[in-house]
Amino acid sequence: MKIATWNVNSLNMRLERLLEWLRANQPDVACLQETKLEDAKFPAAAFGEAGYQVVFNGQKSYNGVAILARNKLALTDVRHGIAGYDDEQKRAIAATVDGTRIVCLYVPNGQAPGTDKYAYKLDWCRATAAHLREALASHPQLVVAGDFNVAPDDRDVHDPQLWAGQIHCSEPEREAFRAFLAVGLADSFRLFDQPPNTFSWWDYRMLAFPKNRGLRIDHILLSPTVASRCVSCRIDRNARKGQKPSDHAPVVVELAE
DNA sequence: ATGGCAATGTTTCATTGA
Repeated sequence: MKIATWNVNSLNMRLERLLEWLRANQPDVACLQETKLEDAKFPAAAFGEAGYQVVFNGQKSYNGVAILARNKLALTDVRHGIAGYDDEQKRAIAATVDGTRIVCLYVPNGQAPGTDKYAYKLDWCRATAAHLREALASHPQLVVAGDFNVAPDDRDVHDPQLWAGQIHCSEPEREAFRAFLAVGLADSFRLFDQPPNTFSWWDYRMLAFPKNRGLRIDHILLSPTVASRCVSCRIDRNARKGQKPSDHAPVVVELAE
């Protein structure tokens, strides 16, 4: 089973690129973030033609998440948002696909330490970690994929000195990320030897991508039973190239049967 | 190849992202 996550930065703008990527990479499940589409405008038919069923939780202009799963797979128990956390922003959706619980997250950006948005980010992460603890208890086969907007450690930052204490790299954010792991989840990327300076996001400005000045902020976390089946995790840097890319690249894990 | 922000709506600038 192949599972991907990708912040598409507007599904409207990225639909053709995404469909092409699905054709080329053939994931069984894909988690999307920043669809920026209200549910009535979600292009479900286009994905149906491409062989995927879709569930989504969106809003106009901002945020928005979705899970795609191959038509042949059983998709059940769809849940929108974080249980017990009242949130106007559409940042979470979960579903069970072929017996594996898939949670798709778009963690708040946080703007800058000390701001209201930063406080919201940390609060959101606290609530979500508690939710994941319950999810793992009832779903031993758990995959949590998305844009976490946190670079877990300095290996995940092109210039750690430049980013020290900045948004995505501050210690409270890294603590929040470790709290996700403390639930009993593994960062799939670090289950394997990886090339240094592998990132999942590059600023559109200042030639950041050609200079590989990026951050690794998109992650796929796995419960122990799923981690034991995981045979690879890679970031598809090629998807950041060319005309009209998202500023994020997809992360992909492969699981043995 | 990989190129000096992009997407959206409030629209000809402001807001947000990371």
